[in-house]
Amino acid sequence: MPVTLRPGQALGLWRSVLLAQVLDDAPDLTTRQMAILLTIYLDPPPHTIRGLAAKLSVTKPVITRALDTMGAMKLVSRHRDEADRRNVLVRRTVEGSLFVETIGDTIIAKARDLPT
Amino acid sequence: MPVTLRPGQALGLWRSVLLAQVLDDAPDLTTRQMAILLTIYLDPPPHTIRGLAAKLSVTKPVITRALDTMGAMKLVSRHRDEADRRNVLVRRTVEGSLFVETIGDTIIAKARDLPT
DNA sequence: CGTATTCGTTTCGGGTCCGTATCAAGCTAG
DNA sequence: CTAGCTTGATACGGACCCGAAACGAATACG
Repeated sequence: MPVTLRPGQALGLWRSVLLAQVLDDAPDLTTRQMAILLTIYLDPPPHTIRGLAAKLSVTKPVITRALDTMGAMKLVSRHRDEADRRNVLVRRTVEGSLFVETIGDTIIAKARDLPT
Repeated sequence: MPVTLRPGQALGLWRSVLLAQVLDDAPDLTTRQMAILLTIYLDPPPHTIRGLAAKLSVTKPVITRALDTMGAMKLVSRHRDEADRRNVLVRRTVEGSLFVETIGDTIIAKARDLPT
């Protein structure tokens, strides 16, 4: 059973979730950072810099810098791959799981309250 | 009939729409810019700088700069209020309507293709 | 071995955004 | 007419992001 939205509903949902993020005290992540974060939390591991860059069609420095920022926020963590020490494996954190979960809750709540 | 989403669906929808924006050639708008744009296109006019700043709980320079950027992209336009020439009225544009409509289409498409 | 290749990071110059404070123009009331 | 308020724009210093290129470390391969 597909999820069916009318144009006004789709845009209204989008806006109310964005608005919740703007009103929140938490510093906004950029569109790219958010896409990276959700990829890490929704796609199965392992996640490498190169793999993330390919999935989003961005350059590697974009991933490195995004991980710097989100790492400082404790939303993700980095670890050397002991099997091939050139690789860096990106892992989830407790704080990041909570953060992503909260976003999901917001989307669900705003979708539920959508005018019919 | 409310729109019901499960956590995985909500986050998957959010990610796929963000991903579509990242992959698109169009330069990403910031979270705030997008929230401002959708407010202009979803809420009834007239829209003033002060009013938008209050609705989003941000300072006026944030609105001014966002309108500078989005104005350069032709997504919105500014006009003096002839009744009270201190005010600036923000109006929609044809390009902006198209842009917003495209976003709505993307959301609807991604929602339809969501796994059950 | 030693040379190539791969991986992630860093550097560079340039651009945008932020919050605070300040500004000029326009309105309003005494 | 003028003092005071409102409105939106601007200046400033600091922070972040971008793409391209160069970099060191680790691995692959002849």
